[in-house]
Amino acid sequence: MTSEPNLLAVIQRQLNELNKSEAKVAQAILNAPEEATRSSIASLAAAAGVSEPSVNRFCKRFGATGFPDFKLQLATSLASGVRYVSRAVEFSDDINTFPTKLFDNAINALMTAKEELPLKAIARAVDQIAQARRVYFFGLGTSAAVARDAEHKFFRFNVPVFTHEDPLMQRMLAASAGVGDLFFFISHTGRTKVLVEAAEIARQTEATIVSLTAEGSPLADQSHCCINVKVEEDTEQYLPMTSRLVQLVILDVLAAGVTLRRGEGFTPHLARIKDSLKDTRF
Amino acid sequence: MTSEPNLLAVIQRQLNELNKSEAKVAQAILNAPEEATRSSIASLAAAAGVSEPSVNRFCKRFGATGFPDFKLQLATSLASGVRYVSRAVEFSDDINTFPTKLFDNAINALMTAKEELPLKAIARAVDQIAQARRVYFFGLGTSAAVARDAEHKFFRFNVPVFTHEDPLMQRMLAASAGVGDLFFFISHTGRTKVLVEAAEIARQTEATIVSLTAEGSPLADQSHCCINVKVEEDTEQYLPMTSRLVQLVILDVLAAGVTLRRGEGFTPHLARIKDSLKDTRF
DNA sequence: TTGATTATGTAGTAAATTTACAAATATTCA
DNA sequence: TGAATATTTGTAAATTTACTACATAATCAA
Repeated sequence: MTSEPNLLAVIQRQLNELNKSEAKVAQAILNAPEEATRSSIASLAAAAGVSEPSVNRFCKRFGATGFPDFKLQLATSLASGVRYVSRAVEFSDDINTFPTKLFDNAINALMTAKEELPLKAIARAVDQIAQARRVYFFGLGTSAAVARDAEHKFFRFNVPVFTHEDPLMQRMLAASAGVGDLFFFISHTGRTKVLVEAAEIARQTEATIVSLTAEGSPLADQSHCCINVKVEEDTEQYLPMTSRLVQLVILDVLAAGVTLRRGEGFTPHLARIKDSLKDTRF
Repeated sequence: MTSEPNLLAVIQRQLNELNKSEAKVAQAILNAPEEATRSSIASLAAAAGVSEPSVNRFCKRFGATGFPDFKLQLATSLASGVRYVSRAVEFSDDINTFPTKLFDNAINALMTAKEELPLKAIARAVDQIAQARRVYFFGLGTSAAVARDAEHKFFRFNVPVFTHEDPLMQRMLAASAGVGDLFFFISHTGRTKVLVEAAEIARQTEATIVSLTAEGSPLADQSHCCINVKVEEDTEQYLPMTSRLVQLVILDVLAAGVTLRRGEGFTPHLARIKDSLKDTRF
């Protein structure tokens, strides 16, 4: 029904789940997407080194009714402006190329995340935040900034929110938690020792533990509710860039969810907070 | 060769210069452009009430090599023509709709920003950061989280970076600045009093002032170099969501720019910092 | 009206795409 | 390991689609 916003990203993502000839077709398309939109099934098959029906099967696998339909989707996807999949910045790049690459990567990450949003977990997290008496946002490193952002946002909902970047404070607060307390852990890897330890400590109390982290990670294991963010990012080699953007938008989603739960009656409260900031501006 | 930015407009414009059957084809396409991209030459001919060769001739008249090529151009034109529709979250939204809306808004903001990146200002800011002896990232509110993120990122480049959320600290540091100090101010509106005041104080020293803020704002006026972010956002009614995402990506761009200036010799340094974090993970 | 010109459609042809099926390859389980 | 099974891939034929050549119809100028 809805045409894929970024077909190339989808192809790239599924690359290792394809069988040999399909992978060849995928590679041929990724190598020259524009050309693929203009070529016939025969020439694409030749370029990929497979038979024509293999190309056809490839197209159907990606939701198209056939080759022409696939070409159409591909062309549409290319026209939407976001070019290649994950484009690493190289030392040969200059001011005209690397900013675009970084933006494209960011856009791609959000598009991908949007496709596979864990709506159930999000809905559950909204419930739990809405019911919480106190919410603690904990993160370290890059995720500390995300936690700080979340604090600002959620503060406006009349929920007492706290952030602490200091692992010792995090541990102490975790230890003294009780019913109605909600600990929201943010971590790209879900493997940061001190954060996982804080989660373990909190887990032994009556507090609720929600995490925004990688599936199956030690941190996720400690959580009552884990919002799983799938962002392919080479954190070993580069700094986490795109993952934190996705985290931020998911926190926006949670904030919006809480607002919606509060209903329209809550808007005057938000307006009051807005007003309080008026005099701080020129 | 270059595909027309808006094929439908071109067709519309030439409508009266077409002969009867071509006009019928034109009308059929204008009535249902999306459908036209999906139909065969036979069905489009039937829809227009003309013969198949008439459709073919129509396509050639508009610069296409044939019907399939025309469909491709039309699809491309439609895809790029779909303009941004700001989709505000409403109280009638549910879990299936509002997360997608928020993601769409975020994606759109980044796409728009990408289109009009102030490359000159970015290049200049990269120069200045690369030359700076010390860099201070100052922001308040939501922008404080962005500043914090920037601190984390730039710290890895062996530049002494500092962030302070406390306006008093910001003023004091601004007052005692000298040559080689760079103040990087982050603000969506560029009108936050205490921040502008800090900038004014810094301006009276030998320090360099760079800002990531709105064009023509009081903060921009105080800056040697202003990176102008154009994000249409109703900050009066909603919280700033998309603007901070754009800010973050622009800071990524600046960080990447500084790394590129350092050249490949710098990568071992980054690897050492990575290594130092190894033991903090499970 | 008539001849010339242009526009449109018919029918056949070539090309491209899809389907059905068979061969080849990989996988499973004894 | 090796037969049984499932999966993948290619071949060839069928079908759909698009294009070309040509004939007919409409339009226009004198």
